[in-house]
Amino acid sequence: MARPLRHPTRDQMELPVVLDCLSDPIRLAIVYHLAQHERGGTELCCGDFNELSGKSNLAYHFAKLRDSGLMQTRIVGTNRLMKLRREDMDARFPGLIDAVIKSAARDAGRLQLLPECEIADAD
Amino acid sequence: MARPLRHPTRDQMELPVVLDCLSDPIRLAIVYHLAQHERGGTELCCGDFNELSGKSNLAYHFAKLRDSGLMQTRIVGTNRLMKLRREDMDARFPGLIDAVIKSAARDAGRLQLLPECEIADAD
DNA sequence: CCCTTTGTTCAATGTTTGTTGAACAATTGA
DNA sequence: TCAATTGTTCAACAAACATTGAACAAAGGG
Repeated sequence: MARPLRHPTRDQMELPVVLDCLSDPIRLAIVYHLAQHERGGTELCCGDFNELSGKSNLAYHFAKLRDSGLMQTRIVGTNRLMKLRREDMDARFPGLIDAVIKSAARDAGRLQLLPECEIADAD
Repeated sequence: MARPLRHPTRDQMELPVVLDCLSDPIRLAIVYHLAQHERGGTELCCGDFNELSGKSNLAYHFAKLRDSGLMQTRIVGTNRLMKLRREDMDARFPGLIDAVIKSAARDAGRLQLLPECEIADAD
């Protein structure tokens, strides 16, 4: 479980790739919850998203999110701790993440951001 | 050439659908150019985008943009005049279009927004 | 009335995508 | 050392997507 885990640099991030990442409901839900935990610097691990889909499918989406530059993963023991790359995103695509997260929050009902919300207790 | 041309209402617009629309390079280029011509209320017709792809492929992308709510089309003679649904988008997803357009503008080079730019003379 | 212009629709194609389960890899704890 | 936990990788599959050319439809100009 110790692979390179390559993350793109800021200027390797591409707008269409990022938008495509955010356009998938599962990935949007992941990003949304990462965003809800970024104040405080909390990192989430893969298991925190198990309500969204199966493990292998989540791994697939995590990889896309990492490749796009939206999130960063670091390995701690058998866990992957993940967080939004907020500063890089804001530098590269100013206002984008904020607009997406806010719109997602307003639509939290119709976008089923979590079937059984057990993460959103951290507030 | 006189079909219903259904446009979604504001609350029929879905965030993932809009983001998916914007994630395609051709559609992003279309939206970008519509945005460049919105001040002044200029409308563009299909032919203005012929450099981007073939006609039937463009018709496909136009339909997706219409269905998502990003743009409005009205029929005038044999032409389709198109414009961004800026107010509706801003009401439904505040800040999103601005952030996307600004990022696209900054990346105008790497996103090939138009092979031969003949539209961008209108300024 | 015919021909041109403008743009859509349809069918066909190849590619990409999301999803699944099974197998695998690495770390932790007993 | 053995088993459990955590998560990835692989192969397989169906569904969705972008692209193309040919056929079609509507309006305008001679």
